[in-house]
Amino acid sequence: MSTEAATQPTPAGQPADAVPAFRYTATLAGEIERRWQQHWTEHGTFHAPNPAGPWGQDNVPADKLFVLDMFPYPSGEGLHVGHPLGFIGTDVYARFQRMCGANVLHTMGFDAFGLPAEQYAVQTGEHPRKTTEANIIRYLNQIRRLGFGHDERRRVATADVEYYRWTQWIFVQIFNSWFDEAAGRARPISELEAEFASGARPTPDGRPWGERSRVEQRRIIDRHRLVYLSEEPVNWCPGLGTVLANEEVTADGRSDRGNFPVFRRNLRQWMMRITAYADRLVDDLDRLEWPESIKRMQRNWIGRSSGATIRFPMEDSPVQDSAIEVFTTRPDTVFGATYMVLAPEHPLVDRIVGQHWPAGTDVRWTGGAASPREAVENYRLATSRKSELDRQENREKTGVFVGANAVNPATGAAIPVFIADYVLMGYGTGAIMAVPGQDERDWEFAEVFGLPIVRTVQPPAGFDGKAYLGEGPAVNSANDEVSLDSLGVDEAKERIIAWLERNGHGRGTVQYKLRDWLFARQRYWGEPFPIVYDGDGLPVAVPEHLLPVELPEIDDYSPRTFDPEDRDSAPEPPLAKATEWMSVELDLGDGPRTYRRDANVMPQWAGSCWYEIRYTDPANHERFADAEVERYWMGPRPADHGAEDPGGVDLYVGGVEHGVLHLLYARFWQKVLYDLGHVSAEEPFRRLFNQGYIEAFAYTDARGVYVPADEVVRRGDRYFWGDQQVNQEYGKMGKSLRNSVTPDEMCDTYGADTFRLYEMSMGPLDTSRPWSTRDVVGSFRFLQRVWRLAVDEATGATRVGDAAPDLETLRALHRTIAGVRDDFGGLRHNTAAAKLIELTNHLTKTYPSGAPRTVVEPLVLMLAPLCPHVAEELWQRLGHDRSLACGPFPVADEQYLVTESVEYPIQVNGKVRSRVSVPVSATEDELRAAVLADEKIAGIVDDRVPRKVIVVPNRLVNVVL
RNA sequence: GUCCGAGUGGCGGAAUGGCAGACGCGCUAGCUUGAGGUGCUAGUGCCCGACAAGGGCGUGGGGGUUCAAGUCCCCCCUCGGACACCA
Repeated sequence: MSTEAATQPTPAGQPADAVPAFRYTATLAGEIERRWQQHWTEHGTFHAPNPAGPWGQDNVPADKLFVLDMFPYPSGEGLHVGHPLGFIGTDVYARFQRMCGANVLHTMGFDAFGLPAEQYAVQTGEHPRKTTEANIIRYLNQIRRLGFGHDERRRVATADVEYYRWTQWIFVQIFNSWFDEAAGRARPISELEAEFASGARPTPDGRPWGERSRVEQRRIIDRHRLVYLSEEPVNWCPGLGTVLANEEVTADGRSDRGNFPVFRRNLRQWMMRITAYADRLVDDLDRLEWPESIKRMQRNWIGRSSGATIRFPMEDSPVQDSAIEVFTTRPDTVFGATYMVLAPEHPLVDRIVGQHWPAGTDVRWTGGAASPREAVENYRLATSRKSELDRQENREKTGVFVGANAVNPATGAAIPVFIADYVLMGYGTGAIMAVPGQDERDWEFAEVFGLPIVRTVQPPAGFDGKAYLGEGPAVNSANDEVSLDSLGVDEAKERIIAWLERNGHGRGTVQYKLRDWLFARQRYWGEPFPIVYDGDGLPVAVPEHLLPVELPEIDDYSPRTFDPEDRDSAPEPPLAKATEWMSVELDLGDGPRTYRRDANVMPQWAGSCWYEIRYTDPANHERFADAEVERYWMGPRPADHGAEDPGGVDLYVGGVEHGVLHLLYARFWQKVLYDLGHVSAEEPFRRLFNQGYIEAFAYTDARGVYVPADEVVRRGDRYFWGDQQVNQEYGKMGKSLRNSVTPDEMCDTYGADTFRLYEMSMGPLDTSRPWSTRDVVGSFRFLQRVWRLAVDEATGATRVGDAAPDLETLRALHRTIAGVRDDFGGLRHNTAAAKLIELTNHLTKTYPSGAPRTVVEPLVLMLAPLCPHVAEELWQRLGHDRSLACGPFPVADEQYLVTESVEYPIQVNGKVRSRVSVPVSATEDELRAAVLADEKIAGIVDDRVPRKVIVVPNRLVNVVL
């Protein structure tokens, strides 16, 4: 009997009697972890009080900290060990700060609207809400085991009606506002209307406001809103019945999904006027504690460049307004503009195209066509057939002459006008003045078409290149009224802009790459627009008391699809099928009327634009967040030095993949809400940290098929799966590479504390690195050692001693405290863990049969942020009846950070040759004397006289011979 | 092509311009065990030397600054990422 029982393996794979009864095993870790997780939940340990509202508390600590993870999309695939890396990192930081006395807000919600649930619904008919909720539960079950100190009361999901009600409310605020260029901020649209009505602001065409019809007034107002309807070129895919993002279109112009043709065409879409905020979005980056790389990505994305717009009139043009307007960052080179180029689809092309080729037209310019119009049509057709890939890979310059000339306003010369696909309609004015002397693309084009090249900036003597883009004195740049010759680039720009403005040829301007935000999606699983259309087809915001506009129930979640080649079809989103819902009777102040709803939904970005604000006050049914609560958690800090604090979350952690869009959109919404007085913070995320990724090795067999990575063994420097030799690769963890390891497996084998510790020990939080299951055991052994310091493995009794620690141990302890505090504070959890291991190893060696309580207790406290369960357990076993979640975190005692003697490494000519110990109080001369008296050093120095002896206090001494 | 980031033992990684390789894995030897290892102890950058003493070399490559360079500067190579005809 007993023998049989003894061979029953425990879950950790050990015979039950092979290990001491109270050893820290996976089984024991599991028990401890469950017990403490339950304790935290029951005691609301991580409930952060608010200054007001349902969780309000008097005298909330002024010392607060809002720590935020980028919330996850609850995918059906489940988690692998790479997913929680950032979450563990923030949890360690949050726990550390909480132990230091801060009121810490840390929670996790879900980005719950999204395409996968909807696609699954289209296939199966299963409601996306059901799938999403099931995934959330599964997700929570997986992360709950990891012991995060989240305030679970604050959990939100963007698809909750109570949440998206406020997403819609914010949309309405944005809809009901306009950007006052003069003030540089958003204002309520009612103020604009009042300005028009009173005459304070002139109407676009000067006709008095009061003389206009209601519809006319509305059209003018609507053109100013921060959310507006506009005809925009989009990727329309009739076969799928939806508009696609650029990333969803393949290189040969078909849909990524389904391989249907995609047409570029104009459709009426909801847009958000993010471009109005371009300057502030760029400028305020300087006030943020973000990685420089992300700031740079945002700056590049916004793409602000300053220069001038210049008008080039057409030669002999009967039409006054057919001047070509260009944007250039180099107005100083205008004297070198020897031809012009319009984008093929530029609307002006049809107006200016010549009847016949002018006499003597270069054959290269005609594209072999009989007339300019034919050439233009042929070229446009060829361009539209060219795929994106073609355009990117085949960059030989092509184009055709439109059979007409423009006049360079600086030189008065007639210059030919071309169309070419290297000029894009989507940037600037869709037209350029070509200055081959100072622009590489223009130079190439000029070479192909035999166009004149004039240098207007003198290249330096040795320059043997083609176009010269650099700095230098202007040349060939003078007319009767203005001369730029010999001026530097900046000065020349200034002078020519002044001249252009004086003569009405142009003006200084700023351009952005940033486009307005296409905000509508023809899908089901998203926030419905809180917009209805009246009898005139004008959009009207649904008033606040009628929110939320709930998603209607429908049977078929797919949009209407069309013949794949039917390019003239128009989208009919799934919501359009809910015919009863689409038509609604409302009283918006002028009696009950019938309105038509908007069938679009918002893009997935919408919900993530403001969730951090909702975290502060998620139970508020009156407002999206109470003003006092929002100010407490996110308000600007009093400026102590430097730039004014913009406010926002104290620490935001997530992957770089959201470096541009999500962060830009969220900043935009925040700024609108700030302008309208709804929030106190100008920026949503004061400090941003990008965590790296955990990657993993994967293995392919001879056919290139992935084999299960956990079954591959290494022999020498080759890898085998069974008898087959396989090839090692490296990449993201996932099902497709068959190299996933789940956090559940790790919790089963070692426990959550070991898993957390290992992830934090692997390396710095912001770099990517390979997962190695084999290495996890190191963290496990460490926790076993810590456990043994305090608990007798055989009896389970506490074994710390009350004797005072020796001086060396005290010094080690306080050095560790100082270092670990620094490391946790700077998110260097890997080096913090290393320091704790060092201290533990020191104690194990120094006190093999029980270490002093006064050292073990601080060690346990310092371990708590990383391994909270085992730390709580040890803390309790050491006789404390209160959780250590709120600390206090140990503080280093300065007296143990200094020593009475210092051992100096002694270098001779930069190589360490000896060491010398001197009292701390030793003067530099005494140290010098001690060094030269040292036997080894004296032997090397011999009878030479050192040229120099460098003493770096507390570091080293270098004797230079 | 342009702009970023990174290259350190067999592996993951430490190092305010100041003792390169902390800490962990692995490996080697020993202990414990009937056996096994997710237990314990010690050693472990490379080379010469005898497994000593001692010495030499060493942070992708080449140059430079400095008393001193993994760290700063210039050039080059490799890998990773972002953007990509943005006027």
